Amino acid sequence: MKEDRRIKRTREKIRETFALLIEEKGLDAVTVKDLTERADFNRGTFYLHYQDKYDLLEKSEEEVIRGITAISDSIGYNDPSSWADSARMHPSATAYFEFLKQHGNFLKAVMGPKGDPSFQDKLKKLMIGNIKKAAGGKTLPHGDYIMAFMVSAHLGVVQHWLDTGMKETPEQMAGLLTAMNKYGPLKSGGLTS
Amino acid sequence: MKEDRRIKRTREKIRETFALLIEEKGLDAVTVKDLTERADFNRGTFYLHYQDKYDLLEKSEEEVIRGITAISDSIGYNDPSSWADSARMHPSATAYFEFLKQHGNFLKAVMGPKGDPSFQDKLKKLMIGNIKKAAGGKTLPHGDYIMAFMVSAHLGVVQHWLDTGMKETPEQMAGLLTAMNKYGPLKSGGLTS
DNA sequence: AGAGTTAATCAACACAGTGTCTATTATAAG
DNA sequence: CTTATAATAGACACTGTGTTGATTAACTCT
Repeated sequence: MKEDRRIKRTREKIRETFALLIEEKGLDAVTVKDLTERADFNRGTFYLHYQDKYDLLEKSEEEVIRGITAISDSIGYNDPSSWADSARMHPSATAYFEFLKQHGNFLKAVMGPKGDPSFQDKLKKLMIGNIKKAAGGKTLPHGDYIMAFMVSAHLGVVQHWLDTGMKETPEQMAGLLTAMNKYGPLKSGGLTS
Repeated sequence: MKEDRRIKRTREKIRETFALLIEEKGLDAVTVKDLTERADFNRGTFYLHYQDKYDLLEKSEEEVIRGITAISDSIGYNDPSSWADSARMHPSATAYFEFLKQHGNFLKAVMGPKGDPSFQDKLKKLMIGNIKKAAGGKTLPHGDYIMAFMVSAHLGVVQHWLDTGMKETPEQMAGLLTAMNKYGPLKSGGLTS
């Protein structure tokens, strides 16, 4: 008794159309009616799979979150004092960007200006959690602000990458990010010496 | 024929309650019915002032945007090569934080996880526009990514400040931000030398 | 303080989308 | 081919929307 092909087909179509519609009219404005009409199946069918729009959103987001968590776990948590070591950070960062690229469509929509702000919040909390694990109990003065700064900066870069059609390779993005981390944006822009 | 006090009172109550409800149940879930019941006036009255929820949102956001633009204009646009000069940047940054504090309630709601992602997008575009004006046509390799990095980082810091109840003074925040800008988050955290 | 103006109220309206249901048809698994 | 179950189609009550018309209340200005 494997999983019915019909289910897989329907769910895939739902999620695909969902990303499309978020991009098109914004998450708020997407209705179940819209979605099912566009994907060309009965409205009732939607409710066979998800409770409502937010349930669909939730489950789609969680899939991504779980993927990221899996990468974090497989990479391990490096002590913050090693973060400036690009040779070590680079491969890890590449793995993340490769994963993001796989989910590019959905992420572009949900992290875009018409997307779901709570998803970014979830990602930030996840990243901060990872940093804290890596730090192993050590804290810094203004540590929370430094983390907010870093984490937001990274997400901003990812957003811009997604928004501009992921033209750079994951490797390039990883390099860019580690450089900006190490030297600060001003210096890596050549604005200070 | 000055402006009717009733109008001012109603609009203020609307906006105040709006921020409250966004915080409480999220922008998506806020209904005009909610809003007017909570603010204790007739639902029809709302439509005397705004077309719908999004019109209200739009106009509230624009007020803030205009305020920020005004500050930018009065401060002028410094060449990026001077941004590491904390003595010069500090007072400007302070002015911004003071303004943000005035609109703290609304901003906390609208920039929070249940807020409006398009507002952050507007702010980012505004900030990037300012940077470009200041740069006066000069560009950098990966300039767009560097700007995305910086602008997002700054907004992230602001968000965290709002979210934690604006405990630091505008001056302190300005200092923190300029430091992280200059040295990069790692260095200002003491993680590299 | 009083006349005129206009904001706010109240009730009613058709309309959109929701989430649930039942009976029926179509498609997949074994 | 049989059995199970996913998808369809239509109907249901419900909630919130945005507009309207008639009435009441509050403000402005002289």
